[in-house]
Amino acid sequence: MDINGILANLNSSQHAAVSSAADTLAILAGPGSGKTHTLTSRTAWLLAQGLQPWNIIVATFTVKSAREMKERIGKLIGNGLESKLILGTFHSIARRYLARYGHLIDIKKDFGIADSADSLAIIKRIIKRNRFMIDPKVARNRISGHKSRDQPPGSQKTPKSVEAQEFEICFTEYEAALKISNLLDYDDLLLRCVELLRSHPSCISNVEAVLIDEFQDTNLVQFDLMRLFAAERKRITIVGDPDQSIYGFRAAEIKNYKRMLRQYPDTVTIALEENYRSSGSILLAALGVIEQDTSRVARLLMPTHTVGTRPVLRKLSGAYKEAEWIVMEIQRCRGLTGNLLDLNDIAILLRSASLSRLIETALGKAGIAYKMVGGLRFYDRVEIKTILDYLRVINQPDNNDALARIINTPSRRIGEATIKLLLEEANRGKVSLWSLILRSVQGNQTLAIKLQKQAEQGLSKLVNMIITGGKKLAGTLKERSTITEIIEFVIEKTDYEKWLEVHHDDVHKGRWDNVQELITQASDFQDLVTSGYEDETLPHVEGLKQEDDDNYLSRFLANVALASEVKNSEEEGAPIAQVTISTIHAAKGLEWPVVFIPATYQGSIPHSRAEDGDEERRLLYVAMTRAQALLYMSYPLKSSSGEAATLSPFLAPPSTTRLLEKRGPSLGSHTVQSISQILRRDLPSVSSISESCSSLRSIEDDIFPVDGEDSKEAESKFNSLMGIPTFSLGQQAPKRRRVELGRSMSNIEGVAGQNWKPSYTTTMDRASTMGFVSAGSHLEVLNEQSINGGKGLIQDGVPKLEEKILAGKTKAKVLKGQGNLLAFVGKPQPDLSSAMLHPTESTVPRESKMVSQAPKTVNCFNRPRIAASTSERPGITPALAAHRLGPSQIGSRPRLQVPETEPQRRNEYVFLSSSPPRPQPVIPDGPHPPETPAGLTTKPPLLPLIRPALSMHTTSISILNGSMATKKTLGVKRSLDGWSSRKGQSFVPPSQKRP
DNA sequence: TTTAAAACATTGCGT
DNA sequence: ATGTTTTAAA
Repeated sequence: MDINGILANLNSSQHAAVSSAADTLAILAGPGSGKTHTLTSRTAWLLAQGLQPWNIIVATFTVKSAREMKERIGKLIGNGLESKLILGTFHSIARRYLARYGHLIDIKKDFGIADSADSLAIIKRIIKRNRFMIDPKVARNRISGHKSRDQPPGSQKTPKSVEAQEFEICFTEYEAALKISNLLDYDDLLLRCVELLRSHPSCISNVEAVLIDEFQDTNLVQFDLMRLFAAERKRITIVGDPDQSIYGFRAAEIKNYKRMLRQYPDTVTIALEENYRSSGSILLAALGVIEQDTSRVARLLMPTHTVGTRPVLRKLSGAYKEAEWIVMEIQRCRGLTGNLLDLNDIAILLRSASLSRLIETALGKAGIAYKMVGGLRFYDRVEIKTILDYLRVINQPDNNDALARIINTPSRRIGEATIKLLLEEANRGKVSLWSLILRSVQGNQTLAIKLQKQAEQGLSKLVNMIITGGKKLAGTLKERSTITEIIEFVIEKTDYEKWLEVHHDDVHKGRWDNVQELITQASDFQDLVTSGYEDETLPHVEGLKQEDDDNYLSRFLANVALASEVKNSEEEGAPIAQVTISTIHAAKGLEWPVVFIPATYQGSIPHSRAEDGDEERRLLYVAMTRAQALLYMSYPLKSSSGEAATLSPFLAPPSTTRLLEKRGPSLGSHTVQSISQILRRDLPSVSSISESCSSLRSIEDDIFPVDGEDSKEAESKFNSLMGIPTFSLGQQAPKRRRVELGRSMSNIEGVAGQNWKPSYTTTMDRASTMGFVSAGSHLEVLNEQSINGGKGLIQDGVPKLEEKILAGKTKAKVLKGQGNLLAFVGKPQPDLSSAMLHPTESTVPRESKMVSQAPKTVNCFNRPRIAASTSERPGITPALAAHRLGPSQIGSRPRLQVPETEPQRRNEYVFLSSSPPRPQPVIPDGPHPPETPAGLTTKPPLLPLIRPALSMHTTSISILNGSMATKKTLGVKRSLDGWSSRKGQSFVPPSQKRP
């Protein structure tokens, strides 16, 4: 293993973090700072120090990041050792320990995992039986809240209201029900594992290092678990970002940071503040939001990219218009950038999934393909869940709920009432449903209820089937059956295909395909396990008895319960480009070149039901920091339900006014160029741009009035524009679309025909009168750029890191210039944030120095910083990337509705200026001379430090499309209607479909 | 009385 | 698309 290789692709603070000799290390990683890269490198570094992989625990929160981590560590160390790590989600690691050592604390072997649906079903039953008034979902969340804070039922001693009493009974009975069914819920996995490790610390006596991802999401129990994991050697690395803590509603505690520092006072804190993802102005706006939180630990976001285009905050008259505006902007920013952006580059992020409806319809009408992330898990589909329930019962017949669900599927003439009676009888006798019916079928005992003849027959068949299945699984008959064989056995015995046909006649084909997909997955899983990649063995500890391998089915089912995967690919072969619609929560860790955040109004963000306003703000911050080049936020004056809506206080003036534009950017050549720089893509050719924008309705964001009101003036202007027929980009014009658009703009339908003229001339006319890039100047710029290869700016060598500062300093508690976290907590260093917003001479070098003396270390808060080096490239100088034009360039400037004659350049840098940097910026005329909005201009871009983004963030789109893209169709029913094309599914317009 | 089919309402994040 | 309530049939 090559240490230099591991450390090669790191910037200075990442380097310091990865190779820190500190025992407890806290890495505060801002968005886009290379968090995963740092954590994987740290793991590899530890291995290179001689640690054995099976003595290292790496815990993540999601299955996805666990998988990604494993893959990337594998790439880094390269000899398959990564499969020996104890790596996984908190829950899966806990399960692994409980499967091995659970017997030590009286947990039955082959316990099942109750997912949230199971929990809810149990709670519903309890509530119904006791005729309680509590809402089952509320009860479930409260129970989970208690358990994740390690508060067992009955622990609160306050005087009990009727409600509290009801809840307590609910809680107690729920726990009892889990026990009878031999189930552990998600919280139990962690809780019981804590119990195990407390009472038998020797289980983890081998562990030498513990690494925790997304530490800000840990709850109290997970924190305890972390401490127990590390009990022996106390070597812990945590990575997290308090600003991205958005899971407080399920008991994640930001306080755990402070807890950590209290309990491990020698913790070294290193902050990763360089952001490799977003444009400077996006980061500035995001900071403007997050810094409203006064209790926040001060930290920075340093852009490494150019300032780029200012984010947009758009006001629309209603939610319907908002959706249409998004569609228009999607078309506009695709059209005006040639082939630079495709649909995969665009995401629409929502506070709640229910907001997607109007947007889905609008996209559908415009013929834009989209996919909804999140939503129904593959394993939650009824046809899959039923089979899984059969498997669960075969594996563990005492699972009451699974058995209750399959007992009449397919119909055995045992209806709800009967099931209820059976369950009650079992409950009275304190036995499981299974043992009750087993005894009755075997004639040992008669049931209290009389069953119909058909029911009795069906029941005995079912019992036999389960027994046979169990034997196959155990290998009592012949050799052990595989998971696939057992699934096929179930399908055959239940005549499953026929049942699907009868029950879902129109969609049964797709459902049957899903079943086939499940079989494929089961066999894939089995292959992974037998090949040793999914190695779950734990190192043997002397004097401690390990349970032998739990069977594959058990592990498969656990995998299923802990997975949140949504399988929703459509076609075979190359995936079709689609806009992503996602909740903000589900978008965490991902990035897109273009991001829309609609519905930024009071009640949505912050959500009306949210208890923690700060968390809502962080949610917005997370959403904003997903964007790389273009960020659009918008809100309607009337919400979809018709009530008046006001802008989210997080975005309200004055704090963010100067950071945001009131309408979409012009997308002239400069903008296009900055986008291509940030994304590291080649500039599009002129012809591709003129071709792709020819069908745009307008090349500006001026179709909808900026003030959100439908004033007369705006209306008439709007109408004249609507004479141009609109086609969606690169596709044939869907006929229904114009009709639909006309609905909201009905008054113009009549003139549409007469007014028709080739849209190309119209748009170009507008372009020149408005003073935007004419085709000619555009061409010039593009030519110039293409001569220089389009990516010249980043081709310079990677500069040496300032290693002196880092060498030998690891003993120090705090890295130079980075206060201990507690110090931050105590008094947030005022300089940090204010320096960002109000740069002074002392913190920031003049730009002339920057350019002439590069490379030079710029001392920004005492941290090593490398300036862009200047090379004598003809044409575009890389140094231009480091240009700071005056603040005026991004100053706010009132925009007039009428076309202006004066050429204007909006909110973007002039990168191609061939003249030397202007010492004094030209201040454009306008009512208020813009003040310095930002320290952004003062941050020297760190271009040479940047590695190609691809290698850093495989997280992004590839994962979304990724592995599933090639699987067969999953039988998704499509429709233009919002509801049926719901989440977890996707819409592909006919014009994009493959034959 | 119990079961099946039809009409009606609802949808907050992930392990 | 699922869960719940109402109504018709066995």
